[in-house]
This record gives sequence, structure tokens and C-alpha cells, in this order.
Amino acid sequence: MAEFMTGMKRTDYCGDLRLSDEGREVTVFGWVQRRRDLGQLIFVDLRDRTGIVQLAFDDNTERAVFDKAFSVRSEYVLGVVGTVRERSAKNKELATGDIEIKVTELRILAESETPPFEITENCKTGESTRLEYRYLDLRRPDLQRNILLRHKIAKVTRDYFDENGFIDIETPMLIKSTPEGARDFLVPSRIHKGSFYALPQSPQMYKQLCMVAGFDRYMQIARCFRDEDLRADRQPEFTQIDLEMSFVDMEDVLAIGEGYIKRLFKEVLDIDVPTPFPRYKYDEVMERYGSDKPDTRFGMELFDLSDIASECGFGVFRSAVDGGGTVRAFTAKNAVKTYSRKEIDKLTEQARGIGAKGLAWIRMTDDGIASSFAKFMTEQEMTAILERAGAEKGDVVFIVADTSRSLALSVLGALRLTVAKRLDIIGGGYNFLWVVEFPFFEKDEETGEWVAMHHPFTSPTDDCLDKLDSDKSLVYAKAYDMVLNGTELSSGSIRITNPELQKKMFDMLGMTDEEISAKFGFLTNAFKYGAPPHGGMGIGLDRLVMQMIGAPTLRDVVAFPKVQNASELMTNAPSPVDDEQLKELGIELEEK
RNA sequence: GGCCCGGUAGUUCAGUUGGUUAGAACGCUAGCCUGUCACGCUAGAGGUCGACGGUUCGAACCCGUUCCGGGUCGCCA
Repeated sequence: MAEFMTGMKRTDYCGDLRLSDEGREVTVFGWVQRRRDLGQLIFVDLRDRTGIVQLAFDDNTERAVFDKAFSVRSEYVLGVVGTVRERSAKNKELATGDIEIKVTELRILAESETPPFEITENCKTGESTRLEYRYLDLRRPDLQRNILLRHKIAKVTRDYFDENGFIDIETPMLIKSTPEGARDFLVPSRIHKGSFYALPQSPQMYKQLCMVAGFDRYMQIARCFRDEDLRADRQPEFTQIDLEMSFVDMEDVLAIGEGYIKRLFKEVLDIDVPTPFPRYKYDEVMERYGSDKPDTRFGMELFDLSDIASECGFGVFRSAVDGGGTVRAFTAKNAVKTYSRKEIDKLTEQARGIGAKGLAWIRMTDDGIASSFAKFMTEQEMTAILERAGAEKGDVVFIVADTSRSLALSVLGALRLTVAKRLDIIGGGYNFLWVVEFPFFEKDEETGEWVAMHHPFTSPTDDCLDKLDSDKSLVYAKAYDMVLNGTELSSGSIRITNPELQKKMFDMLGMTDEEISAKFGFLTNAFKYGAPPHGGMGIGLDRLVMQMIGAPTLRDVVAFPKVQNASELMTNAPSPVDDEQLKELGIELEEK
């Protein structure tokens, strides 16, 4: 039977006790990590969120207390009163290893069934079992550390933005559905049958309205929801450090973002992040890295072979260039051993999987040059390629030709990452950078039409307003992404505040006046009453924490995450609901 | 929705060519043990081999379907 803790008051956390506490009478609470029964001598390791302390019971211990110690099992919850004493045999592995508590009073505050897995660091148990018993999983030191670090990050975040004049404003969770971009999670209304709220994908419009309302600087650690498929770094609900500032241009927002990261990394990890971050234009990162979120911890940049290829004897190359496309490549140094023919075949399969027609290659072996296309080339052409590639003995050159420039680049961008991981050449550290000067429009590959690359409130740059009607390919956006080690951490923009320009943007997206007023009427109306110039961004807190911890998945930094099929293994959400509930909502389910 | 990988004791895994009663380690239970800290020693319990169907004299093993978990492509303004 569990006992009450009446009269007991904690004096210390388990992991805090040291030799300097010797002789003190202390009261601690915690969970039984392990019991070691030596007959007339029992040791119990007691664990709380700070660490472990050893409890000792011997022949000086009162009989009833000793017997109770005999009966405790893993994960029992104990309240303990005792005296701190120096150990005769110390444990250097343990922070509290110099001392132990000689117990005078012991209460079993809760018993525990044998847990399905041991509550230890580096647990080998599969994730689904751990997620089913997430409350036990969270007791493990690794996850305790992650969640505590996340708390610290949130604390520094609030401090920083508060000190810089930002006001924390809560925006609603039940909002109007504006089905642009990602799929909304919908919540049926009982009062308005047939109508639905949406959960916010981001507080975007509300924070802009906060600017119209004159709060000048807004921030929120905001929950966001997107009903899309999960990935290791994507959960259907996630947290964004959302901010918006009035009377600013891009430079001001970037400076605030850099200041935040600098402060955060210093305070939490004691790492100095150099500022300002390097800045790359979108076109530049696509050219050099084949990605709009480049990992710059290693080189292996892409280069252009189109000029050489356009006149060579290899039809695949020539026709790619003739068809308005390109031939691009990168050189993997010292990769010839890793990338055998068989390994290259695997890589080719990956390239095909993401749209490439194929993958050409040159292996610089000890016995000379081996290549998938050498027989079509003259010696001079091969030499020209190798020279541009900077290829030396031991290297492998990977080449993709395609009539679509963007496809060739993005395929190589993906292969660059795969090869770098395989060769293990990705260094440590934290490489922050900004990607700026995004194109405003991108061409839809299927329809060939120009579509907006960003949400419709993103402002074009001042100097290209006249090109909106003439040449859409030359219009750029006042948008910026913060990238860390190949992960998009943050995305933001300066917003449109001019009602006429906003209307023009909606028009260009093919929206009728009726649609505009039905979907965004409240926003366009608000802008009629004096909207200050403003802009901001949203920083993905989960991904930030993940990067700072070096966790392989988002699930390691979210207390109660969902699994790949978007369900939660502990509660089994989502679940069917009673007919009664459905009836109240006026919802009928289709027969399956 | 597509593709790839996985599912055997509470946990992590092994399981020969398809062949007697499916094993190991840890954990668990009981006993012994006064300085352990991954305590030690002895004994014991513990299995719908994810599920269903098929092939076979015989299936953890082969085939089909399905469920569950992971990764990824599509998707994620």
C-alpha cells in the first residue's frame, strides 16, 4: 500500500548532493532506478530529473525501514529522510558518487509494475514501445535533457524578444480556413452546422493585423498545424517562434534574427555564432548547391559543363543543351573506392527516382579513366571536362544532363548530399546563412504557368514592380530563409501593405474579387485603415532544438509526438467518436 | 497514393535445407550473500513466432493478403 508524504518536505534534489553536504539531514523524493540487495546490506539508486543518489540500508537501519527497502522495486516512488555521509567505496562515474544517504525514514509513495523497458540512457528498445509508454520514455535522462534544453531555449527566446521590445500576443487556434498551400486541419462547428474552423498553419494574418493594430513588434511561441504527411523532421503540429515588426525593411528583420541566434547559442550552448550570416541569392545557391537550403559544411559544389557538352559527340549531353537545358556536375574527391560501379548504379537509381533521365560519371582509377560516356567523346573534350572538374586520381565526377535546368540542379543537389554523407565529409559546427532574392514566381512544370512561390502577402522588391506585367521571371520577392546545416530553420518576408498592390497580387493569382473578399476580406479591409510597413518571420522551434541537440528525429525533441501515420501511440488519437457527438455536429459518415 | 526496410519471450536479438519440446542475454520471481554501484551465486517462470489464408506428411522459415512501425518520393503557398 502506498503511503502519504504528509510531513515530508524536499530539502534537495537527488543529483545535487555532494561531499560538502556531509552530515546534513536531507529529504529527497524520486524513482527507484535500481536496488542492489547484498543480504544484510541494501543499496537503492534513487533518481529524479537532476540525477541519481545512492541510498544505503545496513544493520544500523531500523528493522521496519530495512524490510521496506527490501520490498521496493524498479520505478517505485520513494520519499526518503536520511543523513548524507561519505562513501567508503566511491563511484567516479556518478556526480553524487562520493556520498550516499544513510536512510532513517522511508516511505513508498507509489508502487510500480515492472516497466516494459529499462529507464536508462541510450535505451535500445524500439521507438513504438517507447512511444506507447511515452511517460516512461520521458523519464530517461536523454529525453529529460532534451526537454529541459527546449525549455531553456524557450526561456531565452522570450527574454531576447522581450528585451527588444516584442510583445507576446496569443492568436486564436480556431480560425477561418483559407485553403492555400498546405491542407488545413478542420474543426466542425456545433453551432453553425456544416461550417468549420481551421487550425492555424501559422498565425500569419493575425500577426499582420497586430501590426495594423499598432503593437509595433509582436512575437509568439505559436503552435501550428498542417495536415500533410510526416517526415523525420515534420510533425503535423509543430511550434514556431513567430515574429512581426513594423516600420522595418529586410535588413532590420535579418538583424533581429541574427541577434537572436547569436544570443541563443551563446546562452544555451556557449557557442559563438559569427554574425552577420553569409548571404546568398536564391539563384546562386541553386547554381552552386542545387538546393534552396544548402549545407555549406562541405564543398563539392556544382559546376556547368553545358558549353563543352553542347558540341560533344555524346547525344544525351548535346540534346539536353539543345533542348534549352543544361549539363551539370560535381566532383567527389577520393571517392573512387567508395563508388564502385555497383554503388554508382544505386546512386543512378536514386537520381532516376527524383526525375533524372540518368547519371553519367567519370571514375579516376589507378588504371586510368573509366567513364560511362568516354567512347562518345574526343580526348580534348574529356580533358576539358576533367580540367573544369578539377578531377585527379581517386576522384569521381557525377554528371546530370537534362532539358530542365532546375531538374538537373536539384537532382545533383540531392546526390551531393547523399555522396557527402556516404563519404562522411560533412564537418561539424553550425553553418548559418540567409537565402535572399527569391524569385516571386516559379513556372509550374506541368501547366507551364507562372505561380507565386510565396504566400500572397509577400512583397515584391521595390525595383521590379514595373516587371509584374511584362516579365514575371525578373520579379523578385522581399523574402528570406534562414538555413542551418542544410535545414530551413526560418522563413519570412516583408509584406505587402499597399491595398492596390495587394489587389494586383490577388488578381495575378487568378482570384476574383468575390474570392478575395470571402477569403481575405478582413485583411484587405484592415489595410484600408493605415497599415504600417511591416515584415517578419517564423522560426521552426522544433527543428532548431533538433539541430542544437543533434537529434536524428523531431520525435526526440517533442514531448508527445505523433508517428508516421499521424497517430499518437500512447492515446491512440485520432479515434472514432460516438454517433451522438457526430449528430450534434450534423455530420454523417460515409459507409466504408 | 508509390517505393524500400522491419515485426520471434517484458526488452534486444539468434534461429541451419521446411523436420523432435523455438534458444541466448538482459529484465522478472524466489533463495543465499555486509560495500555494491551493469553486484555476485543458485533455481524458476515467461512464446497466438504481428494477423489471416494457402502450399506441404510437416511452416517462425515458402507463397498471397492484411495490420503495425521506420525511411523516402509525391505532398509540405
